[in-house]
Amino acid sequence: MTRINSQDIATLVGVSQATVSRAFTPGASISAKTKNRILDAASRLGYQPNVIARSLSKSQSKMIGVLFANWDHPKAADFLQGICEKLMEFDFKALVQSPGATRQVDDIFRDFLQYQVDGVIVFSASPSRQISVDYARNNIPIVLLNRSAKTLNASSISVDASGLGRRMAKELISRSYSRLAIVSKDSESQVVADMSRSIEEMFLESGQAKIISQNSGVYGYDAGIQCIREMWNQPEKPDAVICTSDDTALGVIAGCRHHLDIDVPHDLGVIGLGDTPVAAWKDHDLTTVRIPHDDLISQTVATLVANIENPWNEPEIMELEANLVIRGSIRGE
Amino acid sequence: MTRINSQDIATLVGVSQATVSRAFTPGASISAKTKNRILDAASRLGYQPNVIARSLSKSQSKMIGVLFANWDHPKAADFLQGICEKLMEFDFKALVQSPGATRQVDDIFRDFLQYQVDGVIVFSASPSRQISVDYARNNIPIVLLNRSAKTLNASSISVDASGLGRRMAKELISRSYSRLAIVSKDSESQVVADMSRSIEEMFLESGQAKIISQNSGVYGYDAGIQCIREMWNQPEKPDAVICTSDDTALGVIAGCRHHLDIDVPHDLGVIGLGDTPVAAWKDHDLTTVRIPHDDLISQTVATLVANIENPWNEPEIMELEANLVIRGSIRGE
DNA sequence: ACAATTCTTGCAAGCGCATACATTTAATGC
DNA sequence: GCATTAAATGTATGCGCTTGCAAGAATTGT
Repeated sequence: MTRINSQDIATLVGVSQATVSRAFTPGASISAKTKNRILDAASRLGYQPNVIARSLSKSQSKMIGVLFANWDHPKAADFLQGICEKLMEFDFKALVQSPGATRQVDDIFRDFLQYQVDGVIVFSASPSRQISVDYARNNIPIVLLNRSAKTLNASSISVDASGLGRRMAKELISRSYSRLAIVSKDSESQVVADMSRSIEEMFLESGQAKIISQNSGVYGYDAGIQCIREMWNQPEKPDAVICTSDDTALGVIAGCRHHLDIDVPHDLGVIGLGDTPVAAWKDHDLTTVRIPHDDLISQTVATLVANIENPWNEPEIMELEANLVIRGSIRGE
Repeated sequence: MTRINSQDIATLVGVSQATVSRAFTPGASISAKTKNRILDAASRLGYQPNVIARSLSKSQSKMIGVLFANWDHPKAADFLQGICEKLMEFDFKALVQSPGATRQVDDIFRDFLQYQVDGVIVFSASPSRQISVDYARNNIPIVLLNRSAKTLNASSISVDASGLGRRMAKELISRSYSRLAIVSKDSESQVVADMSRSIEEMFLESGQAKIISQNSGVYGYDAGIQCIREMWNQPEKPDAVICTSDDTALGVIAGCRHHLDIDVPHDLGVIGLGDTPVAAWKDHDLTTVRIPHDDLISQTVATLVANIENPWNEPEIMELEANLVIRGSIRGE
C-alpha cells in the first residue's frame, strides 16, 4: 500500500506532475483554476506533499537541530516550549536531541548534519572548534542559548552576567552586607563564573566587602540545608549568600530557620537565581534573579533565522539584562 | 559550495557510488578492505551520508513526531528528556511540536505526515478520529502518553487512575476521613475523572464517606490558598482534600496554617499529585502520588517501536500503577 | 487582425542515496 | 586445475519533488 504522490494527483486531474508541484509552491506560476482543481483532488485523496523529497531537491530541510543539554534547568520546559513555538512561527520544525551516555555533544552535531538541518540551537552547551568550523564551512548557523562563546564561530544569546553581578554587589554593599558566600554547582556555566568575577571586582573596589567562600556542590533544597550547616561550622561565617538556584537558596533559608536559628534577612541575606514560582510564596519571599526567558528565546530564534536567510551575516553575540527581584530575604537599605 | 556526496567519495576512491553506499549500510555485501578505504576517504573529506536522501529512497525517516501538549505538567521536562533519550536508543530522532494558537493538534499530525515520520508520540492530547484513521491507513503507529483513548485506533500508556482512586479512598476511609473535596483543574485529563469516579464508588460502598465538593479552578500555590478559604466559608466543610497538583496542595496547607488556623493533618488531610521535590521538604511533608515516569516513557517508546517494526500489531492499552506516598499531611491510621 | 508580450504548462534533468539485477572476482571442493 | 559456489562490485533505476527551459495559450497593444 504505497503512499499517494503528486503523480497520482496529476494523472487524476489530467495535468503534469510539475503542475501539481506548482500548486503547492506559493508564488509559483499557475492559474487559479487549475490550482483549485488540483487542491480539490488533493484534499479529496488526502494528498500532502512529501517534505522529505522536497528537502532533497531544494537542499533545505526546514528543520532546526535543537541540542538540549540541561534538562535540570528549572525553566527547561519553558525554554524548549518557547523554542519550538517560536520556530513554528517561521515554519521550522525542531529536531530535539540531548547528549547522554551514548552520544556526546559533537556526535549530535554530526547527526544534525546528516539530517541536513538548516541551523542549530544549543541550550547550555558548546560545540568543539572542529564542529564549529565544519558548520561554518557548510553555512549552517549555530546559536548558543544561555552561553556565550565568543571564541567560536557561532552566535550566542545569554544574560549579561557581569552586569548582574555588579547589580548584586551594589545591593549587597548598600545593605551593609560584607561577607559573601557564593554557592554554585561545580560544572556551572560560565555565566556564574562571570557573575562571581564582577561581584568580586565591585567588592574589591568598595574595600569593605569580600567573598569569603565559594562553595560548590549540587543543586537543590537539601544541598542548601547541608551547605548552610557546613558554613556555620567555619570560623568565618558569611552574612550573605548567593545561590545559583532558587531551590538551593530556599534550602539555605529553611536551614537557617529550622535548624540553626539564624535570622533571615537580619543575620544572613539570601539571594537565589531563577525566580521560580516557589520563591515568591509569602513564607519564602526570596530575593532572586528573573531571567528574561521570552526575550532570550525570541532573540535566539530571530538570530538563527536571520543567519539562515543571510549566510554572510557575522555571528551575533548578545547579552540580555536579567532583573534582580528584591524581596524579604535581604534586609532593607 | 555544494555539499560533498557519495559520488565524490566514489570517484576519489575509484569505486562505484553503490559501493560507497554499501560502506555505510550495516550488513551490506562489501569487503572489509574497500570498506576501510571508503571510510577513510569519507572521514578525510568529512563526508556523511545524507539522511534525507536515504529516507526518500527507503521511505522511512527514522524520525518520530512528538506532539507535546502539556508543558505545564510539573514533569514536562523529564518526560520530554526521557522520550528523546529513549528514542535515541533505538536510533530514532524526535521531531517535537506543540499545539498553539496557529497550529491545532490535528494540524501538527498532518505536518508529521508530511515529514514522513515513522510514528508519533502524543503527550496529553488526542488526535481526531479522522487523523487516527489516516494514520492507520498509512501504517503509522500512534502512542498516547498520559492519556487513555480506548476508542481510537492507537496505543496508549497511562496510569491506572481507577486503581489509584481506590487506594486513595481506602487510605482516607481507614483514617476516618469522611468528607472529601477534590480540587482539580477544569480542562483536566480524564485520568482525574477516572480517579474521582472510583473514589466516589468506594465511598458509596463504605456508606459513611462522601465527596462534598468538586472544586475546579486553576493549578498553583495561590489557587490552593484561595480554594481552602472558599471552602471554609461553606456550611459543610471537608475534612480531606485531594489536589491534582502538588503546588495546589501546598497552597492549601499554607492557607490552613497561615490564614485559617486549621490543623493539618488533624482537622484536614491533604493529598497532592506528582511528588515534586518540594512536596518532600520537611516543612511541607505532603502526602502525594508518585507517577512512574520512567516506566511510562519506556513503555511508550517500546510500544511505538514494536508497532513500527510490526505494523500488524494491535494497539496496546496499558495502565501502570501509581504509588501513593504517605507523609505527614494526613493523619496516622 | 497580427505581432509582441505575458501566463501557463509540459518536459526533463537533477537532488543523494538504496537496491534489484547482472557481472566480475575470489573462495572452495575434489 | 577446473568446475561450482559464494562474495564483491558495477549498472541502472527509482524514491517524490523542484525548477530551468521551451513550447503553447492567453492577453495586450496598435
